[in-house]
Amino acid sequence: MGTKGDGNRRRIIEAADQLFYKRGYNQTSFQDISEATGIPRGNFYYYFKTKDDILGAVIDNRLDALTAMLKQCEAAGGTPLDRLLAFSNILETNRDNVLESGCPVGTLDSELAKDDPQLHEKSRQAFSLLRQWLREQFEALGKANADELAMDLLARIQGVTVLACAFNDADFIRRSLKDIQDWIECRAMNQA
Amino acid sequence: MGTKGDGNRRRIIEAADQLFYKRGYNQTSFQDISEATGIPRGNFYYYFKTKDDILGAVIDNRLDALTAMLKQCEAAGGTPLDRLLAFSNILETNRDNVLESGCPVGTLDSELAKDDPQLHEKSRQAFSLLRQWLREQFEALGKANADELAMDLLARIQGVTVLACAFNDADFIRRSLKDIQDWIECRAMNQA
DNA sequence: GCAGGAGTAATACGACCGTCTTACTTGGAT
DNA sequence: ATCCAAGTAAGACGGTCGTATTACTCCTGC
Repeated sequence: MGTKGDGNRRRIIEAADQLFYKRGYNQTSFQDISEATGIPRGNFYYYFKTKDDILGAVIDNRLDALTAMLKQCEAAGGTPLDRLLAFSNILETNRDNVLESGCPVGTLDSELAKDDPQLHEKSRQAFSLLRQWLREQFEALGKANADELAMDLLARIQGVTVLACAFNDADFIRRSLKDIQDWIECRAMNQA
Repeated sequence: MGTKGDGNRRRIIEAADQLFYKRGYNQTSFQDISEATGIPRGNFYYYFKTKDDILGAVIDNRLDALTAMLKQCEAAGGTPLDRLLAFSNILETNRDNVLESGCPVGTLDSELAKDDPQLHEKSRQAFSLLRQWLREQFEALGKANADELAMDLLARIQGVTVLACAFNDADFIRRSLKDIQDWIECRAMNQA
């Protein structure tokens, strides 16, 4: 196996990743990916059997990136509170992208929920990964309802991204992030 | 102008409305609408110049339906608190649809945010309508930051729909609705 | 009773979609 | 030097997309 081939495979995945985010999965054609990479359209079949296969590889790639991001959150602070605050900062660090295209996890999942159920399940993995990690943080805070708190936090972040993107409102992100972080700190204070 | 023609126009709009919700705008073809209505594909051009025109008519139709729904909320109770609680109940009354396809307003807006900016603007009207109405309710409660509260409430509802749809979790809707209604009542109690 | 606009049926059109195939070019093992 | 698998270039394929056109039926006003 040549290194050139693997390099192309990777370039396809990364270009598709960006395009799926910016335009959506269904609205991204092989031609789009071809133009972005310079790789002829017909060659994708050599690396992937179907378009769904590309999506699968993109999602796997995103799961790796999310895992790395979570590791970084763990390194950011010693306490679960620090980690949760670091996590919520993704709203600010990805602000410009969120305003333009929404949350990559949420918008892809919403799109695929209306397609084949199998694709929906695949895209849900990203949410599950975040949910599980957040749950562990809340458990480390001694919370009995850690999974519920994880869902609540994910939902609040999703809501902010949807509305901020709809109204292209950066101030709303900033204000909401503060509210969310207050909410996290409040949960970290109270016992049970 | 015959009444038959208007009847067909209406049938196209209503079938497209459903399909745009269940499958998404881009994933709904003229053929789909044709099969749902029995109206030949080629005839759509007689009623609408382009697919975007159908979308415009569908959104106008939804705005009318939302306006009627808000009027119903106003009739449901005399106080702004009653109205806000009635509004939030859409999460429960539309539960099954939300679990399957998400929020019709949110998912359409998220989809169109990745298409032509003009379409995005059109779809945002629904959010604007709800935002304005909620703002008026919070103003009636004497809130100085009524618009911010309106955005916060919309965002919370959106977040719940996205996560509930992703995990197909009806219990999460029920639990979150209670949280949201507690939040509304809390806002109604506090002054300023 | 017929002229003419409203509405219907059916299909042609070019473009693009995802998929698949073929022919060609490498570069390393033998 | 030769061979062969790995990878590349280019395009054919059938299907479907949104759009547009044509020919037809029907009803109404005169």
